[in-house]
Amino acid sequence: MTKVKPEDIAPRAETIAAADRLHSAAIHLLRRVRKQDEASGVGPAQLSALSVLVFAGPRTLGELATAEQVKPPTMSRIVAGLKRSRLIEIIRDPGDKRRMHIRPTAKGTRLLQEGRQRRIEYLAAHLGSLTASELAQLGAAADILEKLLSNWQVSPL
Amino acid sequence: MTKVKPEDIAPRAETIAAADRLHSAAIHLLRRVRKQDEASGVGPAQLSALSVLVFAGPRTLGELATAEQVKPPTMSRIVAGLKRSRLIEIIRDPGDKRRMHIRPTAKGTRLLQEGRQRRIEYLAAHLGSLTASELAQLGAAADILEKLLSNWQVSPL
DNA sequence: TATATTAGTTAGCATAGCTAACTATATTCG
DNA sequence: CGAATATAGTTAGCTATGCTAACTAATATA
Repeated sequence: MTKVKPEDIAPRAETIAAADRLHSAAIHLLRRVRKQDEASGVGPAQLSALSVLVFAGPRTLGELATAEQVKPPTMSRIVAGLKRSRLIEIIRDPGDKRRMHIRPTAKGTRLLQEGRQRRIEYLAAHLGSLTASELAQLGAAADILEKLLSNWQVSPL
Repeated sequence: MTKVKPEDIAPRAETIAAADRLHSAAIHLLRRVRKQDEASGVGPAQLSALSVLVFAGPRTLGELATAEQVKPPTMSRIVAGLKRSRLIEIIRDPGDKRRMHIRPTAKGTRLLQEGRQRRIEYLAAHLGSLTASELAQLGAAADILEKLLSNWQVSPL
C-alpha cells in the first residue's frame, strides 16, 4: 500500500481524454463568448482586470498582475488603458507612495455589468437548448473546475 | 401553445448562474494550460491553427480562417509564421492558382503532439486529484459543450 | 547613513486581432 | 471573345496584449 503523489501517477486513458476534451471545449466556448465582449469596445485583458476590481474589490497594480497571471509591465499598460477610458480610478496609498490602489468608477462598474448581461444572455440563449439535466451537469462541472483551480499550485519557476 | 425561439426566452436564474460559472471556469482553466503551451515556442494562434491541420487534415487559408474564427489577413500572418518555423508546407492548388493548400510537416505534427503530451500530463496531474465521479462529470460536461458548440450558429452580421 | 528591496514605469520586441486597399486569378455575362 | 465581377490571399497600418531589460522613486534594512 504505497502512497504516491499526483504528479507521479501516469495519467490513465480516461484522464487524458477528459483533459483533452475539456481543453478543446474551453477554447471553443471562449471564442464564441469573446465575440460578445467586443461590443463593449474594451479589450479582453482590460475587461478581465476590471472584472476582478468590480467583483473582488480594489487592488494594487501588483496584486492585479498576480490575479491576472501577468507581469507588472503588462498590467501597467492595461491599467493605463482602463484609466484613459475612465473605467477605473487610481488612489495613491497614503502610507506608501510607491503603491497605487485601483478601483472601478461608476462607469466601469456599469460597463462591466452591461457586458456581463450581454454575455449571459447570449450564452444562456444557447444553453437554453439543453435539457435541465445537461445544464445541471455543466454547472456541476464548472464548480468542480473552480474548486480544482483554486488549489492549483502554480509551480515556481 | 406558442412557439418561442431560444433567443426570446428570458434566461432563468440557474441558466444565468451556470453560464457565468462556466465562463469563469473556462477562462481560469485556459490561463493555466496556456502556460504549458509556451514551452513549444509557438504562439497560441499558431498552435491552434496547426492543431486543426493535424487533426482535421489540410485546409486552404480561407478554410483555416473560418475554422479559427479569424479574418483572412490574420490567418495569412499566422500561416506565414508557421511556414517560417517549417511547421507547415504550402501546396499550390493545380486547378486554381489563387488557392493554397496548407498541411503540417512532420516537424509540425511532432511539435503538436509533444505539446499535447505536455499539456495532458500537466492537466492530468491536476485532474488526478479528483474522484472518478468528478472526472466523469468533467468529461460529460466537455461532451455536452462540444455538442452544443457544434450546432452553435453564429448569427450573420 | 549606505545599501538593498519593492512598486511601478518606460522602451523595445513579438504575436494577434482588425479594416482598407491592393494583386492575381477565375467566373460570368453581354 | 472580352469586359465586368467575384474570389483568394497579401500588404500596410492601427490597436491590444504579452514579454524582458533597464529605469525611477520610495521604503526597509544593515
